[in-house]
Amino acid sequence: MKKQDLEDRNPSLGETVTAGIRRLLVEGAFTPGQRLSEISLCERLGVSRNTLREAFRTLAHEGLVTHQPHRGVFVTRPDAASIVEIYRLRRFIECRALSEAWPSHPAVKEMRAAVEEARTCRERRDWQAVGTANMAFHGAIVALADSARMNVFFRQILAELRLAFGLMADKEWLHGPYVEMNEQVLETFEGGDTTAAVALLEQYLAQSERIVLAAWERQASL
Amino acid sequence: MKKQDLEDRNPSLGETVTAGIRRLLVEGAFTPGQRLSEISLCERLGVSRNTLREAFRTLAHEGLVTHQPHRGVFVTRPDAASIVEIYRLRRFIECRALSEAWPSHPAVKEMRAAVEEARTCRERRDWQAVGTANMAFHGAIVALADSARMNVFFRQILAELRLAFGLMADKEWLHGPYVEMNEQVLETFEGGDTTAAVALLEQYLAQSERIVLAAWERQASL
DNA sequence: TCAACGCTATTGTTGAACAATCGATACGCA
DNA sequence: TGCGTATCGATTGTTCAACAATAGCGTTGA
Repeated sequence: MKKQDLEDRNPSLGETVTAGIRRLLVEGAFTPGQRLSEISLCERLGVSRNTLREAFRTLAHEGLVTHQPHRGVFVTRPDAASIVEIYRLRRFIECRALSEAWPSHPAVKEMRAAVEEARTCRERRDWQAVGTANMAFHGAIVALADSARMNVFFRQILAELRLAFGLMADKEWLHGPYVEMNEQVLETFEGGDTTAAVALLEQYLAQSERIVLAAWERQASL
Repeated sequence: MKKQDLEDRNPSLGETVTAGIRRLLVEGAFTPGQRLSEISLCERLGVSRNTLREAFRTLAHEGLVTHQPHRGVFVTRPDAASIVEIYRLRRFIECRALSEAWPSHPAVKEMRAAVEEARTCRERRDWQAVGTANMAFHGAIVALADSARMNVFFRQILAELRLAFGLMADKEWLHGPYVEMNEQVLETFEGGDTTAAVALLEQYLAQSERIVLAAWERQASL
């Protein structure tokens, strides 16, 4: 008997709600630290409290919201330590995945598609979508390692990082420069120089960390 | 009133149930592939269906059970590919954590404690407890890397791996040899030869993978 | 001022109810 | 007999209403 992937088209209501709130979160519809009231949210989404609470449980497991017993769930407020930790994990995971990748791995096509998508969205100046495409690019890098569990874990920490992006005002500066950087990594890798591609990737991640941390410091002082 | 830390132990009923089922799962109280009926389980645990379903959601997220819409939740049946993937991740994560570890990291004490615990339990021929101590040892190795998110992820894949252990009859052969191996890794590391410790660890993980895979093949043919 | 008290809004948990779906059984037809 | 199909029962999906438990807040009283 073959087990179907999670591709399976059966979006139960609970999963739909979870995905909906997740999108609201990473798109910055809520402010970090904000409390999410069960009553107001389940009215707004048109679902029952039980269903909403199931969604909260999942999101709390993913780290996007924080559950405090008898107080409620709050949008996770990323701290500087979390940002540093996540970037450390990203360098660890992404660089390893890229350095050991099979050059004609199917995920390379996903990387290319993400670069194209990012370029298109940048022309529309839709920075939200550029950010999504950027996430897809780095997710594809991790997919090179062919580990379903690692893919899930990585998507999770990227979503958490994106909460921090929500704190930043200038989305163009946040996402814009990485369109070229990603493409450069991809072309270096496709050109066969894996070592150089990894070095570029590591350098870009370090730069991104500096930018995000600086922005975090700015808003923390408000 | 002073604000408590998030350490605060407030095990809600749902979390208690989740932990209880998790323990039953890793201790092999259920057989892989078995369906967990909501009605019978919530009677057995004395909780309502809603609470039980919250627990199921969490466990499904951890990979210990598999949710099939409108059919129920089933104890995840590990396949050979999962075992291979998990060991690949273990080598990746544990070896890196150990190789970059600070020699006097607090987690080293945890490693030592786990080794002692394993030895004690082996004398009692309590192989279940030896397995738990073994998991604690490897969890401590990962803790050397000081990444809370990685710690959670690693505990999760170890729990999933332990489902596969449940398929094996001879627990002594499964856990017994690793008491010495773990101690050897620890002492080599404490002796200052990190490179050699990592090499030992990698070798032991490879051996463990062979044993578990062989056992899996045997039971798969039944 | 401040401590103790009780109030209120919210979360935690339950049980029942109904809808939706899966799997199996029984039926009809060639 | 063999096979497709209608039907049925059991289980899951979801909602609702109710009550318990708790945190935060305001009031009272010295």
